[in-house]
Formats: sequence, structure tokens, C-alpha cells
Amino acid sequence: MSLRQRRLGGPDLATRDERKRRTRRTLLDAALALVGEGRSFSSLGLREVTRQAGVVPTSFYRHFHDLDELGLALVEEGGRTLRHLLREVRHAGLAPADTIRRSVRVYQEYVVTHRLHFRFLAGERASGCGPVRNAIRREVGHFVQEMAEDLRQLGILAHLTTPALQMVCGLVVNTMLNAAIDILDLPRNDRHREAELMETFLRQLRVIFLGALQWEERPRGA
Amino acid sequence: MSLRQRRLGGPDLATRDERKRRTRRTLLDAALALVGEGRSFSSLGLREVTRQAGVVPTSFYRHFHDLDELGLALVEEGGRTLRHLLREVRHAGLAPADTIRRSVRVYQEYVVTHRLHFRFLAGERASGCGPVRNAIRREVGHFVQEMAEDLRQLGILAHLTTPALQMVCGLVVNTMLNAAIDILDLPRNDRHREAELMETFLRQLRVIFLGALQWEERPRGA
DNA sequence: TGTACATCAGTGAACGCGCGTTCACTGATGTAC
DNA sequence: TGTACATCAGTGAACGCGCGTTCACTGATGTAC
Repeated sequence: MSLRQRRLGGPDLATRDERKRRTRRTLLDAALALVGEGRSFSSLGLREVTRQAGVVPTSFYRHFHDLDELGLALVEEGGRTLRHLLREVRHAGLAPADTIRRSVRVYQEYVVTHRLHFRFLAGERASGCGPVRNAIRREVGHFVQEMAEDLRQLGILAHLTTPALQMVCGLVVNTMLNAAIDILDLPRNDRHREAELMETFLRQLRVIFLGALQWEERPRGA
Repeated sequence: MSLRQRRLGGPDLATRDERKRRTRRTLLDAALALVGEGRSFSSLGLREVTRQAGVVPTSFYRHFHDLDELGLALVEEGGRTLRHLLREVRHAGLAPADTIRRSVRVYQEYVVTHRLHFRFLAGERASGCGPVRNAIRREVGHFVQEMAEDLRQLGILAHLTTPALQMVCGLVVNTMLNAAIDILDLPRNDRHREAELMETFLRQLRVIFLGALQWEERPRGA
């Protein structure tokens, strides 16, 4: 039986590698699902995750050495999500006017469609185990960095020095993540409260940009 | 033996109530200490806390029904810490000029001396169990509210409507808590990095205040 | 192509361990007289 | 004040349970010839 024939046979006849990859995904999704139910990742147990995934506990070890390693894989995925978000915003073809509002709309959509990843990142950022927390800090740092480069390239806040621009982007990203926490904590489908929170988020970003436009460098220590 | 005589006898001859209060405190401190070691509160166990406190596990039930209840007590304490912080800032006798820098100095001191409470609040804010997370959200909300009232009374940002002022204070408080997370995650006594982070924090607050000074209300939906 | 062997993802039994909780207890502290 | 009884914070043994991890296994998939 050729490879091609096996593949055409449908998902149950996938290669061993594909099956393995799929189980791994199931484990990752199981952890995310538990986090989505309000559990904090750092309190999850290995058996709990495998139970949710529908595999036997020992199967876990074929994919990860321990839960921390699974956590790091989730951080990596979360980072990828953030990078896609930036690309999406870039492709939105930012007009100088109403830039923020547009980006916010893209962000809102992203937070909702990638709800679990955002919840995981926002939750473990401050309370996970050391390795996971550091990995998240690193991903968020990259995100800030890339956002600063994007703004630079678009000529937005062009009067800022690079460190000042990074400082402002850090503020923006923290504000984004805080907004995500609040939004994800709403009872599902409370569109009204959600719109309210997004409006507040939008206004906060406007305050930040207004301030950044006014920013002038002061001599150190002044 | 009179009450007075017993009290004079020293701590070991304290009243039963005092002893009980003290054990309760020991349990709270034990939980905080574990959080301080990098553990997330929601992953702590009852036996772990009592072990750290140096009491037998069953003793726990004389003080709390379960760990969530202990968590809520910690939130309450954390809220009190925040309220004291505001009072301290108020008493600093804010001059209009350099207001932010002064407040930041008070805040820095507070974060360091109340390190464990801040770590607990910042950590569980996004990832704790439902009740604890909600309680923290409530305390932080009160803090924002009181800060807005203080600014109003001091005539700072007087041109803002009350909702706008609250929105700005929310931004300030989130920025405060994010700064606290970063500072508390530093290896102890890295004064250089700490000063650097505080400087960034200070600049971010300046951006926010610059923006708030420029803020004008737009008609809804514009 | 067909065959014989190797690989290895997932299984299921078993382990020792720490967990949260129950219970009856002890003995110092508190109270009533 | 002194005495006799009540209270109750903290103890220690015991429980059933789910945990993380080990191990030998199975049988479908992959590979070499």
C-alpha cells in the first residue's frame, strides 16, 4: 500500500507521525480547555490533563517530559498567536486616522477567537512557575519589540527615541493584556459589558497615544 | 489571677483569643511565604501551608473552612495594604510639580516592604479561582475609585469627567500592578535593574498624565 | 510486489506517597459560683 | 479569693483517594530486502 493510498483513506489511516502529532495537540488542547474552565495552569495535574484528552496517563510521557514542558509549548503557541495578531493589524492597512480604533477591533476579534491562549498567557504571566513565567515575559518582550519596529516603519510617533517608543509600546501591550483578562472573565456572550470594556480599553489607548505625542525626552534624573 | 497579671506575664501567657489570632496569622504568613518562593497560591495545598506554619494539618480548620477562605482573607489584607498606600501618598503632601515622581517613590517603597501581598494580588488577579479573582477585582476597583476621588479633591486633572478620570486611574493602577510584577520577579537586591524598571514605570505614568491632560471627551461612537 | 523484522504510540497494572478530611483526645484557659 | 466545671485550640491516628511514575505489554505502522 503506497503512502498516497494510505493518506487518501482518511484521518484514521494517517501516518504514525501524524497520529502522534494529533495526540500531542489533544493534550495541549486539553490543558487549554481546563484553563478555559477557570483553572489556573499551574494547579493542573498530569492525570487531569490526560483524562480531559481521553488518553491513558502514561501516554503523556511520549510527548512531554512533564507539565512544565507542556506549558512551555503553550507559551510558544501563544507567542505565535501574538505574532499573527501583529501581522493581521499590519494587513489591515492602517490609515493614520482612526488607527487605534481599527487595531482595537482586530485585537478584540483576536482575543475572542484565541480566548484560551490569551487566558493562559495573561494568567501565567504573573503566577506560573519560573520557567513558564520567564518564557512568557520573553514572548511579550518580543511582541513589544516588534510593535515598536512596526510603528517606526509606519512613521507613527516618529519623534520618539527608540527606548521611548519601546516604553510606550510596553505600556500599550500591558494595557492590551489587562483588557483581555477583563474581557475573558465576563460571562460568555455578554456583548453589552464586552463592548463597554472595549470602549474603556480604546479610551485608555487614546490617552497613551495622546501622551506619547506630547512626550519629550528629559535629561536623566531631572 | 487577673487579666492584667496574665498579660504582663509575656506572650506565652497571652489569652486564648490572642493565641488563636496568632496562629491564624502564622497560617496567613505561611501561605504568603510559599507564594513568595515563586509558588502560585492556587496550587498550594492545605498540608503544605500548615507544615510551613508549623502546626498540625487539622489545626487549619479552627481558622478557615478551606484554602479559598484563607485566600479571601489575604485579598482583604491586600486591599487594606492598598488603602494604606493611598493614605501614605496623600500624607506625602503632594505638590503639583513632581507629583508623580514622589508618588512613585512611595509606591516603590510600598511594593518592596509589602512584597508578598503585592505578589499574591498581582498573581491571583488573573489566574486564581473564581471567588479570589473576583474579590481582587473588587479591591482593585475600590482602589481605582478612591484614587479618582483623591485626584478630584486635589484638583488634579480637573477638566476630566468622572468616568474619564476613573478610566485614567484604571490605566494608572494596571500600570502600577504590572510594574510590581516585574520588580518582584527580579533577583533580590538587584538595585540597578530595579531602578531601571522604576524609571520605565515613572515614564509610563508621565505618558499617561500627559495624555490625560490633553484628553477631550468625544461624542459616543465618534 | 510480498515477507519478515523493527519501531514505538498507546495500554493497563502496580507502586509508594501526600493529599484533604474525620474523629476522639488532651490539657491549658476561661467562667460561674 | 478558691474551687469545680466548661470551653476549645491544637493533637495524632486513621481513612480513602488521586497523584506522578515505573514497567512489561500489544499491535498497528514503518522499513529492509
